[in-house]
Amino acid sequence: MAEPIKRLPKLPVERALKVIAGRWKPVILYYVFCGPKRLSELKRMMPEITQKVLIQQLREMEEHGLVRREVFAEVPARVEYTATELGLGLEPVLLALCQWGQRHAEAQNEIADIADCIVRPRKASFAA
Amino acid sequence: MAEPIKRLPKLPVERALKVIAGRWKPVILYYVFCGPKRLSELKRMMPEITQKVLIQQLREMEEHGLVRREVFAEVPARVEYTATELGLGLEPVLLALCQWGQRHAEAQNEIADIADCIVRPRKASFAA
DNA sequence: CTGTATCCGTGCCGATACTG
DNA sequence: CAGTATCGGCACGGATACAG
Repeated sequence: MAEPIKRLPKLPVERALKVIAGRWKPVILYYVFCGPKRLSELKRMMPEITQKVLIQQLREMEEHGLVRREVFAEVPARVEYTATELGLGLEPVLLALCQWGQRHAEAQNEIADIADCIVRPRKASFAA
Repeated sequence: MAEPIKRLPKLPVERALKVIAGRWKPVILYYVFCGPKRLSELKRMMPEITQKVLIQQLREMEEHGLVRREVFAEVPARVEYTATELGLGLEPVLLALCQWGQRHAEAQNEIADIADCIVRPRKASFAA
């Protein structure tokens, strides 16, 4: 019991992939990059994800230093998830992935679909 | 039955991740980027990977248009795997992932480990 | 509102043996 | 040399119910 603290891969690329490749992580990061988000907000923004899984993914990203979890001792307990410096460093990387994904979608077959453009320039750093 | 031809995700980032995130894909790409490689070569270069899995990964990457498989009708049958244009477009992306992985390794805990530097500049485009 | 506990399908990967 | 067939483990994610 009590997580043996899963070791990350030694090779940098694999390490990076391991850390971002969760089913919902890119999307979560997309929102969190725009500013601190509460759990309930994230839930509303991604209606398809289960709460359990959402928290799971957040926990992992926290453990990997991508996001920071802050609890505010208020009346209705409030919790905010914020991107760390390390996490923000993923913006260009995710952007690159996104762009290549576009190229791939076009080259491969169907239309570009939802231009999701994961990362918007670091402006308006608080809630959308 | 008969592969429903697994749909790739609609969102570009997820699509890209899905395509690269195989257990051995980054490493395989690393070698293939340096020039066409035979199956036996790849096996020798990555002693840890199973032949079945190696072929599996190659098949998927072929299906996704990252590598091209060429059979040469020679006496001892020869097969070469080469990176496609689309595949080569991943070099900068993998490089970005690699670099961020380094930062992460340092920031997180242990030393930089094996500086794996997945992608080397497009030179010496044939066998190492 | 935020979070935990349980159960379970499925996908990915590995080991091993066999074939043209 | 290049490839297929089989079997099985295990992590991941999803559904659902419950708790502080």
